[in-house]
Amino acid sequence: MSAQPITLPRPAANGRSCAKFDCLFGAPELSGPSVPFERNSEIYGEGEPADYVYKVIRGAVRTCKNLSDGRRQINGFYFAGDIFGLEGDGEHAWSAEAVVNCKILMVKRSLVMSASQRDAEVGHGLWAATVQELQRAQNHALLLIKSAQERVATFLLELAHRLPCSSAVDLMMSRQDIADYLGLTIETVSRTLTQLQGTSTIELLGARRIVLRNPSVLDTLNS
Amino acid sequence: MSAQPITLPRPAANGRSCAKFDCLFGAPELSGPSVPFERNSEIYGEGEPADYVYKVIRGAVRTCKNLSDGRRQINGFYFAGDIFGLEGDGEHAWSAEAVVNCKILMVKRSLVMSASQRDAEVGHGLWAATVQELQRAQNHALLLIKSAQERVATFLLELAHRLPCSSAVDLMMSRQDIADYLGLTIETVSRTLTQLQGTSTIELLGARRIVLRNPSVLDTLNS
DNA sequence: CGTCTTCTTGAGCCACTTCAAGGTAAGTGG
DNA sequence: CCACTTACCTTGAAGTGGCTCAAGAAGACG
Repeated sequence: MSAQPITLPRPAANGRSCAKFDCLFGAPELSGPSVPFERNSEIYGEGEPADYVYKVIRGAVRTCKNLSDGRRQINGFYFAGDIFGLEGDGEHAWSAEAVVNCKILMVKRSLVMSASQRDAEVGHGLWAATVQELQRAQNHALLLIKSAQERVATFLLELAHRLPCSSAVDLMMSRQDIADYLGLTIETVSRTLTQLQGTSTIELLGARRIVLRNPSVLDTLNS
Repeated sequence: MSAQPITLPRPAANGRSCAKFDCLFGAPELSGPSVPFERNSEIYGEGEPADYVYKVIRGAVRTCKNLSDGRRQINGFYFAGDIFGLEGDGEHAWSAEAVVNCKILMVKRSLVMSASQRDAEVGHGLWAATVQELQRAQNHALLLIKSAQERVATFLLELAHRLPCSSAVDLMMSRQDIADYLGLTIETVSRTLTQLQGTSTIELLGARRIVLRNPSVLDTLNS
């Protein structure tokens, strides 16, 4: 957990991030150390004080909640360039875990808050990041009323959109992660992927690499 | 749609609103007219420019989306004291409709934005309102992975918490509204309510008034 | 009182879950 | 390099919770 020169990662593929807020994370006085987290390790737990705001430098993070009866819901996935851990009050409503080995930038929440008080533009950036998170949450809710095929299609398109362009989508997360994000079982996720492959809509290169052979079919399912 | 003296309504029952942001809506230079909307009339449509921010003075509002195949999702309900219509970019992602006859306060979005630039405290209030909306959206997603009983129980508890205290919860919205909010059909909502009445957990006083006879049972379902 | 809307109830069906078994890939020690 | 282990993924068969279709009951309103 040693401090080190901050090298800003490539911005998210879809360019959703705000320049000034990114700048906040790059500004020398505010940047914290870039910390490695091992696959499946907890970054913070539900109910813990939210003392930091986080940015993914490399890897992938999931935010989730374990329900009393053993079910789990994954609220979202975060990839290189994404910010997570922003909370209204000082307590994390979700826990965060590394999906794969990660490098995470940590910035003191108090610094973010005071900077946004001083600098209206930074404040606006903070607000924009929150609004973006709101839209993601609303789209997630919208996803959860759809059929299994539609959920998987939407998920694949979202990934393809957010991850760096490449011939195949690199999943990183397990079937269980996908299932808990989509509100399905792993069996249904697996069956749906097989089914989409059967119609030549996608092609599975091993379990964790997927080529979108016919995105327009996925778009139709998504709409 | 004539301008009239602004009389601030009683604050939301749960006191979630921010004093300074409320103040924004009460400040003379920012307050717009209080406008009546008839039951089921559209306040704004999906995709329309977001020129205003809204506050419910009296009545109830739903924000919703109509999917291409005729399904509808309701994103949320807003009651006296609640703010809605806040958007990141200048376009409404959801449409808003009056559930019953309403009085709605409209404030120019540009005024809100410029005020939050000038005054850090107002800016913080704007952010807090957005964070609250984010939490609501996340809880909504959490709701949608549960069983019908759990969804209905959570919904009833949320209503009881947000609406002014009274012996019975006054529903205002139709079974179809509830169904579209919970991701169920009207039949399932109706059956679930009947079933909860059968176990003496609730009591139906007509279709739109419900007494929570045993909230602890609902709490158990909610957890 | 009749009409229209909304809500409830019933019966059958289907998409997804559950339970169970087998396959695949990556790592580990001999 | 290969046997063994372990974690993960796929596939099958049966079960079920909520949906669909259909009819009737209860209110709301002129």
